[in-house]
Amino acid sequence: MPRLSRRFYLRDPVTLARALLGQALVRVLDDGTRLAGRIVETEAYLGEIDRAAHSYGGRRTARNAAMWGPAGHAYVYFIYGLHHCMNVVAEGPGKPTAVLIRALEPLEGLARMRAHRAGRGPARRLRDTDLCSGPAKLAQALQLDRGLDGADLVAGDALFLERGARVAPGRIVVTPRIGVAYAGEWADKPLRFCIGGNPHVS
DNA sequence: ATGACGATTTACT
DNA sequence: GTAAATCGTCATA
Repeated sequence: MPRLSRRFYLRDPVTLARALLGQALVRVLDDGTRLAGRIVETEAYLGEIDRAAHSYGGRRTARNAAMWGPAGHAYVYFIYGLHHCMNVVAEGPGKPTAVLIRALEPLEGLARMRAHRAGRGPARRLRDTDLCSGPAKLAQALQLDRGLDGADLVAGDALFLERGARVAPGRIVVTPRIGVAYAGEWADKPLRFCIGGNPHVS
């Protein structure tokens, strides 16, 4: 499958969040193992005006530097002392908007994903729907961490996106974002996008 | 130097 | 449904 080009990412975050549904996120490990999943859930973060965004109010720090950079790069951050989450940077540079990837339908390398996810807890076998059904789960399954923060999804070899089957607009379910109750009126805005009925959504 | 806080997940009552 | 886990980051001093 062809890789998505820079042009694909050069759009506003809402349009990009919708367009990312159905595309394949691919992670190539250091040993060459290929892991892949179909994007089934995303959230748009609108930058300086968006109280839920890390770049709210023009906040620009070492952590969120990638958000301020060019479109088509990854923004990977560490949260709650134990989890990582991955975003795709939109627009930019200078417009700190991004799309959080919240869930994948696993496509390739499920055994390896399962091994990564089984790190803690009992050795019971996880169901396919438990592998990537959440932003920190998919980061763990694909071994995404701060080492991949800022990675170029267009030119890099370890992390990129490939063209998938188009998702009809009518199949997209829109809801408020998860986990941003602190964001006042921004907590209620319809900025979360899912493929309706997909069992791999968080 | 210190303190409060997460764009979450998991286990347990 | 509630709470613990767990620490980098950032604002305040």
